[in-house]
Amino acid sequence: MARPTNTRFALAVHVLTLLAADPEAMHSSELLAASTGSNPVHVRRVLGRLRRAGLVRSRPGPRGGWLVTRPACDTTLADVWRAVTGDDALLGLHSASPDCRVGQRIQRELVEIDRRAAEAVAAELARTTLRDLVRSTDATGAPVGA
Amino acid sequence: MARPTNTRFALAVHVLTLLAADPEAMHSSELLAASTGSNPVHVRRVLGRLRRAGLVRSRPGPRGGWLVTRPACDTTLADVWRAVTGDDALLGLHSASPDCRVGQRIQRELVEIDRRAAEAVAAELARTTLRDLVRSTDATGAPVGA
DNA sequence: CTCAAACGTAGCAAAGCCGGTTACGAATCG
DNA sequence: CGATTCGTAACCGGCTTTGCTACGTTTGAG
Repeated sequence: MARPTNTRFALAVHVLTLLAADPEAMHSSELLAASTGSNPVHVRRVLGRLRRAGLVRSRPGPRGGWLVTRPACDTTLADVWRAVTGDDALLGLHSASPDCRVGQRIQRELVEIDRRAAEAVAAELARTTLRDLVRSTDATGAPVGA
Repeated sequence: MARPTNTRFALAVHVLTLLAADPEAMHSSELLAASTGSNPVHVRRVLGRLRRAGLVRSRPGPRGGWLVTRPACDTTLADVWRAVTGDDALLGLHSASPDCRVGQRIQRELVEIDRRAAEAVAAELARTTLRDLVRSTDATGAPVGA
């Protein structure tokens, strides 16, 4: 199947924004779950993907938790998207019957179309970094102006 | 929920390519189902969306079936995408807790991000018309629906 | 007018995915 | 050692998609 419904990208962006707003501090999955209206296990599952992609680090134990691994301006939303979705088809594909020649060609066309659409999304997402999000969501009273 | 798994876009493109390759002929949902490896009810459900969007017409009764409503060069894949997905979120959204101010701002940012990504996909899909697909899948002139 | 073909749609079932929850082991710090 | 937190498995309920049957409705043929 193509792209199951999920809110993982949104959750990942939300959590990363929180982490990037305070890059030195450890954040526990319980805290992050409370902030995002989710639960600790789900947060750890999603952040596990980001860790595998090298976007965050984690440490168990007391004073453990999660940290971003690099400056907020170096992580784009395209990185986040790739980390959480992998190679899933964006638009959805179907399986044409192998005995229909036209169907097979349409199939190949659809794979191409899906690839181009995914590239378009990645290009658009690459225009926004975590730093942009931290700045536009900073509620601490710090100057927001460019 | 955001974007449930589905293969409707692929099915719609497949069927429309078949219809557009033979714009004068009526195609029954049974024939189209056989060509796409699906079943007549599902085909009618998906084509119902395309009919509501004005992309196809249908007629019951003997010699009934489905027809495209306009030249293949006038229907882009963006039209098809809009017809089958409506206003569903492309990347997926989540529901931040209303008592978290930062969460609310991130939420608004995510809506914007999703909108821009959807626009990027639409722009990419708008570059391909049904005519392009008919031409690239009709090289040999093989009979439709065999 | 009657009949058969085809649509339109409801309803049900199987399958799959998502997210919440509990549970438990592993790692880490005090 | 003991408490804290991650890592992950297992299970569940709920939702969506898709296939299938069924039945009423529309339409054309004779």
